[in-house]
Amino acid sequence: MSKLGSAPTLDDVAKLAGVSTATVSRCLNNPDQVVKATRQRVQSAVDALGYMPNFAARVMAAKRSSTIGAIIPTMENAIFARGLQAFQEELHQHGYTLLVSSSAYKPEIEEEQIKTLVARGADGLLLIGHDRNPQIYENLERWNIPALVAWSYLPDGQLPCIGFDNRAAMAELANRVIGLGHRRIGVISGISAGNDRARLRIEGVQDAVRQNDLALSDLTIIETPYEIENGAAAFSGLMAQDMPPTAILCGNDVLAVGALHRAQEMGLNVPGDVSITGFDDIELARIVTPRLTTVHVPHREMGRRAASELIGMLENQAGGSGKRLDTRIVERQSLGPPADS
Amino acid sequence: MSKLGSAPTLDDVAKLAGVSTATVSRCLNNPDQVVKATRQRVQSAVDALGYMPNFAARVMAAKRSSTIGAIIPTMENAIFARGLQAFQEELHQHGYTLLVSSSAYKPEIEEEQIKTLVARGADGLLLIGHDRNPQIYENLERWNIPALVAWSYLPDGQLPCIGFDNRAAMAELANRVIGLGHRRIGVISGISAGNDRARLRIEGVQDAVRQNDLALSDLTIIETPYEIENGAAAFSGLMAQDMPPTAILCGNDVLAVGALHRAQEMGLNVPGDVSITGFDDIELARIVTPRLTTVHVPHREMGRRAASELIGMLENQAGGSGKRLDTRIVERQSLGPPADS
DNA sequence: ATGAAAAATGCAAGCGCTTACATAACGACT
DNA sequence: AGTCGTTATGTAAGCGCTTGCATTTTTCAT
Repeated sequence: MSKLGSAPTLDDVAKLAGVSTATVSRCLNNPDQVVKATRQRVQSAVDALGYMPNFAARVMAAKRSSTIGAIIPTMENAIFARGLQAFQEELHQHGYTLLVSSSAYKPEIEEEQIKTLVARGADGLLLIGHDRNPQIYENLERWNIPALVAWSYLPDGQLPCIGFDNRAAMAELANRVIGLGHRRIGVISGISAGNDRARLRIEGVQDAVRQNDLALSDLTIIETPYEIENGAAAFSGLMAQDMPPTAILCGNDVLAVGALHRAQEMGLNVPGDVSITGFDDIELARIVTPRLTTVHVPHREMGRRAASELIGMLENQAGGSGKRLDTRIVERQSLGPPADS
Repeated sequence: MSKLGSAPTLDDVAKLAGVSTATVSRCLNNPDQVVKATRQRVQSAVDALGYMPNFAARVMAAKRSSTIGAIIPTMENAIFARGLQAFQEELHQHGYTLLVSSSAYKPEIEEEQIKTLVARGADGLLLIGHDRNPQIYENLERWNIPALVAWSYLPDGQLPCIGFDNRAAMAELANRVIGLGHRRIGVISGISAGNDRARLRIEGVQDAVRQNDLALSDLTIIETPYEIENGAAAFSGLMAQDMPPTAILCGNDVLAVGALHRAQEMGLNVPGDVSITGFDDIELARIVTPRLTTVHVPHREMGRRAASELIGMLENQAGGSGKRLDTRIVERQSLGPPADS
């Protein structure tokens, strides 16, 4: 046994089992290359010592880590939770481990986290959305690290992507809202700078407004970080206007829940007095009262597909193809016709 | 520059800067040991190459990773989110990185995750709760890895801990409920096997029942995994009894929200027809209608203190002392007197 | 039995970094 | 100018593992 008070090494196991370190290594990684008797002897040595291979050493020697890194904008709410869960389940099935970190929606933190993850030996990366410093894409290429974008589908992105058409999805919802008779529309969006999902969702609303020949002046857009309180504050702002909107489209469910909450505090009936919609269809959307009408995103499928795509890129050295997934509107209780129609 | 399509190494930087690798290493880790002119030369080489130190190599050579591992029971809801956030902020301030993984409340997965984290070079570990295979404590000692328990304070735990008295906190709440006149009480608990927090909270209710001379037969306890749907199902079960409880104490806010939701689906008024309480005071508790009466846990303080305690254990090789934090009942809207009183 | 192919094992060279130790460079005093 | 104490830098030995290649053992057809 090696120095006391420190984990046993391959060498310790090899000595105990009376074989070379190479054999022990093979026992652990390619058991079928080792004859059964030896394998058992090694196994008992491993058990006896409570041996665990040192990951850093393994990564160095093998020059791969079987680890995938993911940088998501936030862990504070459940937006990415379900998709990431599916992503990780699929990875696990193929023998990969997931390392997650969050960027707090800040580009410079994302950049740092990417470097950290690469330095930690990530074999591949999952990124959310397309908007980022081009330098990052260059580095990824230079380091030869395969990466995949999720949560946003763009046919001509820098990287292969598995996602949905944020713009079209939001336009569809906005069309539905306008179709119900709403004319004055409010939008509570996330900060669009450096966030293509937020930006495209806004553009989707604008598309619908134009298509229906509404005045752009009837559209009020507020951008605010994705937090419940901010949704509430933005709602207050929107309703304080001379002619407040009759429908408010929120950039995601979190903002919508904030708006909903504030509406109730103000004694407003939803959707009687004002309609509110979300985006993402996270669990919360079904729990609040009234239940939120929102855009359903196939989180689990997206996560699963992203994983297999990325693994494909890793193992076949291939380019990766990308895939657009479909969203659909989930009609629940928070959207109705305007009061004065 | 090294082989194309692969990250640059210390050697590349050293050559470009015309110094030895040792000097480059010192520039990065102990800049004040290097004279300014050299330092600048090295810095430009680093910038020019986009160099990032290889973490695995660094860990191997330095025999420490400045990484702390945390294994939490779940990431699927926000129970641990706020505390962990504070934990990680504090770690970050001291130059440590946090690696998180989740055990899905399964002891065997937790055990595996601990090994994984240690194999990955974690210098220290944060664990949730005390109940686990004693073997784990032995291994931690054998490997010489400092570990700290949070979310549960036990004066005589195996490991130093930063947490609160789950039993007393729940007893206090139960006393309050009984004080309001409730006699038939339901408990929707998490699975208590291998989960001291769940177990102690149940015991807390039992303590209060005994103290107030209620019959133990008036207490119905259901154990179910911590998920919203399970809270709802358990609520149905409880209310289907001959003499349904007038107050239901839930093991945490997630279960309580599920119960609340089901109550509404059943057309029951909370707290008019039945009272429901939670535990933890996560964000959700303030968002649901009616707002949840629950036990407030000082998550952020717990996270922060856990971090500094653990860092202390790491850097002073000291034992770590532990600390009991206070909880308090947050009276909101979901608890009232029983209907028939 | 015998030899050649196949299977199992051992040997040893790194992987990219840190760090004790050795050496060189620099000043500040006689 | 010569000496010594500092300070800056270089040298090289690993850290624990994987893996190509060399070597030994087994297997099996003849």
